Amino acid sequence: MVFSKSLTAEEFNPEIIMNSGQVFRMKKETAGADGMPDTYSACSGDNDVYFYLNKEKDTWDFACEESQWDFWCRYFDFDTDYTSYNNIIRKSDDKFLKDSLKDAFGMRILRQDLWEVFISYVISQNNNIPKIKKSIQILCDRYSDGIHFPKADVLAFIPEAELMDGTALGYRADYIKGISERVAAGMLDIEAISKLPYADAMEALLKIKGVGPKVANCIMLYGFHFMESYPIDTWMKKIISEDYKDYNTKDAYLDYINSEYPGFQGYVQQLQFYHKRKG
DNA sequence: CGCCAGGGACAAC
DNA sequence: GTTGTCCATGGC
Repeated sequence: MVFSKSLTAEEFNPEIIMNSGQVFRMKKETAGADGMPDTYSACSGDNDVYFYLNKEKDTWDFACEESQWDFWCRYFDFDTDYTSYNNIIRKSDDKFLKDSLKDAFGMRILRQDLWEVFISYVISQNNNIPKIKKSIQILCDRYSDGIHFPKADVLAFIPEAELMDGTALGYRADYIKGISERVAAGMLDIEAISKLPYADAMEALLKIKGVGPKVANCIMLYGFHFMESYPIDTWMKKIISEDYKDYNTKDAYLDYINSEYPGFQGYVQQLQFYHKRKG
């Protein structure tokens, strides 16, 4: 079944979203040969979708099972009005952020599968994006069908030595095995944590071995969709020191972000991150 | 506190 | 081609 949705360039651009560092397995499937449009794919949990820009109708067309369409609307966060965030940014006098918005037109914060986000961001620590993608794909190939992310009760029973061999996971394999075991045994309920208030969810995440402040913030934003989360990695540190010199401390800078962009700090971060990485 | 862990990307030489 | 640096977290 194909579902059409009218979305402006400002409202949806998969090229921006898939290269923003928030999702590691959204793909461009075809290069648009023979006049065919570029087709993208995503999967989340047991759901799959293909989508492309329909130039005749000027819509984005999403091909998925009829029963999954509601799921995909939620995944792409179509209920959130990003244009209203953009209007606030456009009215601000933050040149770096306004440049970021122009560069990252069509950004959204996805509502991804909690389990996949959790493990993906444990993998992301002390790591770079190409290598993170590689490790995740190897896990999908080896311990699932190559498309869907392996379940906790599968990963829990893989010997650590095997989990390290040829996956480039390194010492993170131990964290992944530990977390998988606890989830599979029902001792760790990620879904329940995601429903806690912000401070409680953050506290619960930081207790988990392999999850520090940076990884916790990423899970809070990309997994739990706490839009007030503002993950700070090395790129963001670079931005703060190079592009926001007026703020002499990190806290002063964060006060500025929190007061000017309440409720969509994570979206602001995503725009800045994309812009800085693109250079 | 400082150091190490595993390993690929990336820049500099 | 080879070398050096980067990277989040936990354990010691």
